[in-house]
Amino acid sequence: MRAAASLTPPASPLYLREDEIRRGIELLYFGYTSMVRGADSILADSGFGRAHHRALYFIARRPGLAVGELLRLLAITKQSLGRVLTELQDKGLVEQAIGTADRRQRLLRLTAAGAALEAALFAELETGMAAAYGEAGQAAITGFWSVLIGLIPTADRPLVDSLGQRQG
Amino acid sequence: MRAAASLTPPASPLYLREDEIRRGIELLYFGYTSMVRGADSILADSGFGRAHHRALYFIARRPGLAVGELLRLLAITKQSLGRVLTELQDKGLVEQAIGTADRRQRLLRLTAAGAALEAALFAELETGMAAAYGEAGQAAITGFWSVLIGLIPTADRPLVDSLGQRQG
DNA sequence: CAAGATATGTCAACATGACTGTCCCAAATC
DNA sequence: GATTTGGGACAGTCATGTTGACATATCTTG
Repeated sequence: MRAAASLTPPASPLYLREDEIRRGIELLYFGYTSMVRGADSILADSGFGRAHHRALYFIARRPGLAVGELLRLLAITKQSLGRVLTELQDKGLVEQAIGTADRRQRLLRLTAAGAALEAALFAELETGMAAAYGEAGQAAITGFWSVLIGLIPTADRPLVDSLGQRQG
Repeated sequence: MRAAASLTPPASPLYLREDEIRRGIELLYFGYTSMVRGADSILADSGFGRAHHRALYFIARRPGLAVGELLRLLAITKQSLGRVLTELQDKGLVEQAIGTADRRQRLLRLTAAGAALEAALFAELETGMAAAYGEAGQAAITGFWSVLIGLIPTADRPLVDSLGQRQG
């Protein structure tokens, strides 16, 4: 009976749990949107949107990423990504190379211009994230990570983990 | 010079810090998208999208919320919200009442049908969030919250805090 | 009380970034 | 040789955001 939440709160364990869950939902929403919104003005100046930012970010994170891997990270369709990548290539921010092990693959890298834009975008996110880390402290950072990992379906975790691995 | 990150990692403090920042950015992205994606199938069945979900969520959280407050929470334009609210009202999930203190205000509430849909959507988010909380433990939850709060511009924090306050 | 500010609603036009469905080519694999 | 996989492209659609202008009711203030 969640309807009881709109009456006088009974302070039952169930009520407290719902409130803790809702607090997490809200903070995750506001934290995420605050983070991404910070980069919007830089993107607007360059004539790109958030979709371009996400692609630039992951290509910067894993230079030589194949198109298929990026597709799995972003969890969007090939068509949606195709448009974004085409624009980034046309404007000279991303370049492709043919895969060495598998010549069907197109390995993505940032050009110097792409790296410069990504660096500016990253600097913007970094400012906010570093401030939040600093306010919260090291123990909080660990907790922050571990709750977020728990939100990711176990099937997707290896993909996310792979981003943090040392390059070959 | 962030370009050094693409060479052999020097394991300097600066490098480690960038990696910690990037890990936070990524986990926040994947955690947030994992959370919201969980509700998509329920939304699709009802013929609504994520924008409707966000409106339902906040109206459920603060029954009697005025349109202007919802506008500030969502940080979108009046026109965008107007379309969403019209649809929710036309389908009988949300109803309006004229404000008592200020008769210009339209105070929003969920109907029984709206509360039922919101409960189903909440249950979906709750499953994921409760599992993540359980995996991570109480100390981690506190850290999770404090980093997220740190990401929110200080000017916006009172608005976010107000969601967790007891109703009048 | 008149004037201005505020809360809300609405119109038209448009941009972004997703989607589906279909088709194609080249390269790898069976 | 046949099938699968990685990548690309076309057309059309939808959801959700934007700007700018304008209207109405109500509250606040000089």
